[in-house]
Amino acid sequence: MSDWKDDAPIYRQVQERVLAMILDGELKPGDALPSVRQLAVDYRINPLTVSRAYQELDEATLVEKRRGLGLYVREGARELLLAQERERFLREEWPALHRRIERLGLTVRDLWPEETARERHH
Amino acid sequence: MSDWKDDAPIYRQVQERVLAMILDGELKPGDALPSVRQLAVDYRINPLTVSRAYQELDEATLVEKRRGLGLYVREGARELLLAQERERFLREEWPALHRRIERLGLTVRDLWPEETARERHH
Amino acid sequence: MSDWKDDAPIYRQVQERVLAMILDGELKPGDALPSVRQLAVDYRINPLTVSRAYQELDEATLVEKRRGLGLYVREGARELLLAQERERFLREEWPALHRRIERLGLTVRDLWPEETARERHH
Amino acid sequence: MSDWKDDAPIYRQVQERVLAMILDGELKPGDALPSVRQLAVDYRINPLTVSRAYQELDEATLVEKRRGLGLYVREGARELLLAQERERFLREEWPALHRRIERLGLTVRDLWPEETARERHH
DNA sequence: GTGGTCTAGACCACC
DNA sequence: GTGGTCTAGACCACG
Repeated sequence: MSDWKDDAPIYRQVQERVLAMILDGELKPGDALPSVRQLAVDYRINPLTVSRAYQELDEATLVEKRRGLGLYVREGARELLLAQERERFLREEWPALHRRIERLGLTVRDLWPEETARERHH
Repeated sequence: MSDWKDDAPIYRQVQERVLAMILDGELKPGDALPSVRQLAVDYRINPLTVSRAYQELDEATLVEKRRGLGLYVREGARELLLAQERERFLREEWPALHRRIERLGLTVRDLWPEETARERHH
Repeated sequence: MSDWKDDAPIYRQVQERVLAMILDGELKPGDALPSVRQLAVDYRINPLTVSRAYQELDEATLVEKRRGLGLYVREGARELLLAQERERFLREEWPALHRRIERLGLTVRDLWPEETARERHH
Repeated sequence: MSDWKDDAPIYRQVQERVLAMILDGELKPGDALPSVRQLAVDYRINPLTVSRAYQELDEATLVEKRRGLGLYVREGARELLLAQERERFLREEWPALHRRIERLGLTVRDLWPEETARERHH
């Protein structure tokens, strides 16, 4: 388990994994996150790196610290995350992406073959 | 004119702008690229940074150096660029992007309202 | 009842509450402190944490242990506490605080609207 | 220059110093912050520690990064900081502090001898 | 056991 | 030169 892409900082990739687990419902409100040390061992990275990843999750109020116990997923974390990310994606990333896709001459059908096929059956 | 995003290197952002101009047909084969110095002044960045941006365009055979004159867009640059970028995008970026979009609960219709509407009229 | 601030140790926050009760006269000399177990249940924290909080009160001669009975507020506890805390506050905390308040551009009137108003009537 | 209080993390104390410099006008918009490495040498602490301190200043939009150049105080940083801190102080710190001061039997005059004297001359 | 902080030393990309 | 990231190893307070 050390399939890190080199272009993104590891701590951010760790973050992404945790976020994905929350989005996918693998981590539910009240669940404990894997401990800093455990994750560090599992992924064979430095505890500090995990720590940094976790810190931002706390700042984003997705997770709450229980002193001496660990980090726990907050109530409503998934919904908050979904809303935040959705908004950010549509506002910050999609416009440029959309433009780029159009410039490349790609169409919806190239990217979503199944869905557009389904659409056509309407 | 200094709306740089801090997450991408400036030299790459300069590159993107030039590439976009080629894709959009604003720069055609035989046209000269803006001079390093000019671009540096316009964008208020270090000429070295522009140089670096241009260098890679040369290596990708999209432009050619004419000694003492500057850089010129090569014949077939647009087509080459299109093919390259298209392939790279579909292979490297789209899969992850697609997954992310699905996780956010976004659908084709959220992203391409016009196009999917058009589809429905078929 | 679990409105803990995460920046201060819980055991100290428990302590503060007890001290406040003594200062406010809710707990008078001879009164028994709530039992460790009771407090632990009420606040839903570890008895060890309560213990630790109480221990320091004992060391500061504010309460006395009666074996098998529990902890009791000592004679003169309030006066002792008042003098100690007052002195400590003025010496250790106020100078820095004062500086900070001034830097924020806050004045006595922002903080004590009633009292300064009363002053003016003299 | 290593008068660190042991109770607050060093990186936060570094932060405080920089914030104080902004509040006091020693650092004005457009000014560069001391470089991470320089500060580390001056204060004889680890560059990483300085880095952490600076990172939060960036996140609070008090400072902007110029790639390869360093960190610069943003336009309006002082005003933003003042407003933020003032609000936070009055909302989060003052109420508890006020209560504590009253419990200690301290009055405005104990804390602001000069100002209340001036008031009385009204 | 938990997370938080710090150090020393290293390597990276960028300007 | 700048900041950003990572590691290995240490020590702390807290529960």
